Amino acid sequence: MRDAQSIASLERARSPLRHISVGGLIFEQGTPADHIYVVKRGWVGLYQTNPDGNTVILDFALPGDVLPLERHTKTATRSAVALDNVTVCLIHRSRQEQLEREQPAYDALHRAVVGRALDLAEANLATIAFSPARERIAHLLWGLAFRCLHRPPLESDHVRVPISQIQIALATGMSPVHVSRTLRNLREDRMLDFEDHMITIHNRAAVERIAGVFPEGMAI
Amino acid sequence: MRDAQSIASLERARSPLRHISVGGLIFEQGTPADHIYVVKRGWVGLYQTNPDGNTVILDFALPGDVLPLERHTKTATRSAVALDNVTVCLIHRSRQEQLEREQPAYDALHRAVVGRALDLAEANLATIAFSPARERIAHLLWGLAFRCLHRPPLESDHVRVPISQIQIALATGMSPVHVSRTLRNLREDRMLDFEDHMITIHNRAAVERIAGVFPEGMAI
DNA sequence: CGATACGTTGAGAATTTTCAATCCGAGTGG
DNA sequence: CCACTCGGATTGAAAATTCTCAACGTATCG
Repeated sequence: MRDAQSIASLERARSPLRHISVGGLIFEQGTPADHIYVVKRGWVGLYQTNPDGNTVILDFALPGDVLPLERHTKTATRSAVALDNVTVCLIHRSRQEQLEREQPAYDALHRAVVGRALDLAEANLATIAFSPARERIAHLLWGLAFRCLHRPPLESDHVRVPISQIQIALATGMSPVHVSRTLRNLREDRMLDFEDHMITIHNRAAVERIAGVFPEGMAI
Repeated sequence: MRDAQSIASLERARSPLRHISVGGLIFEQGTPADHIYVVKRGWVGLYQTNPDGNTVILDFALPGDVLPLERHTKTATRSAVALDNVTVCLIHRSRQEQLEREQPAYDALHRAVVGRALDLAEANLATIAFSPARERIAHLLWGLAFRCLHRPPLESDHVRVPISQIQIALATGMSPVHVSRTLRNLREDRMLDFEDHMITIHNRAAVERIAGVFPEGMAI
């Protein structure tokens, strides 16, 4: 995902930066999708709203990730919201096509990004479809902590993630009430702790065990 | 996904055909992934087995689809099982790389395939995460019927799908017992019927309503 | 200070799973 | 042809999980 070479290609394009403050939309489902975005700073939540009003958080994007991950369509199939104060690098679609032609590395980057998204979506599918609440939440939080810990600065088992319990609910398909209870449960079992936007892994072996499979290299 | 031009490119490579009978494995999770496969005949189930023994069916592949959909890895991240008597066209990875270089269309095909898989995985995620049983099953069966009906021969609202209730359970994250009850439920409400490997859509409008979103062009 | 968003807690309702028994059709061997 | 087995499907009943509703606490912000 964060192939330094290819990212550099994109940066060399010297496209404009844009700042979005917490809660702001970077792009919205249903509107024309004429740009791609490279996240420079902050966290982005990618979500989808169904006709019946249900909202699902499908993925999170961290600095270095490229949006949107899905296939090119005329209009965006989901929305991107700033979970943090976010800086993105805008690249117009025409520019992107130009880069594709000029930079062979771009294509590999795109494939890698989409490939990771597919692996992740299917890992999530496997966990959400068949696991009870504790494991869904462990899966999500362990995955996020893992992604953070593999980026500089390499910290301890104490990771800041700018999301709320409500967003955990939207990403795991549970009610916020049950998220709260399950987090207490995990805390009482001294497995992991989520409080004040901080994840603390107390028992890494146990968490890894219940969090389920992460495809090799998934989060890098 | 079934871009005739690109499929033709692959066919022109005159790679060997292979026949697999019902229940046979086409490739297996964890074994070296040195081929790709174009499905010529029959249905293929793509599934993953977790360390705890849980099995999830992530997707189905129909004639014209290319496997594996996921990103290139040295070993397969999932298994492919023949749900039918299946014929596939084998293409060695080295051959595939050669095609990639020679056939610009190949690349577009690959992107389209992976893009569809991602859209589908996320549509499934959205449905399975937040919808009750009736809607999960309606989503799955309507999606399969839709995929079939958009391939020749264009039939009525009566479609043959070579899967069992147990496989529906594995694809929707429900227990087989509950699948049986929910199918009865849907039949009694005269929405859709699944019996003897045949899907019958009784009330198309109602099914479409509860089956949830299918990304534009998803199943084509 | 009020308004608001987020989190926590309790209690009852709804959904789904598990376990167990039974049924049915397709193969299989005698 | 018959008994037998086996996998898939169905049904009932109890148990487990999760949701909804409602009340309350707490921090933040204007």
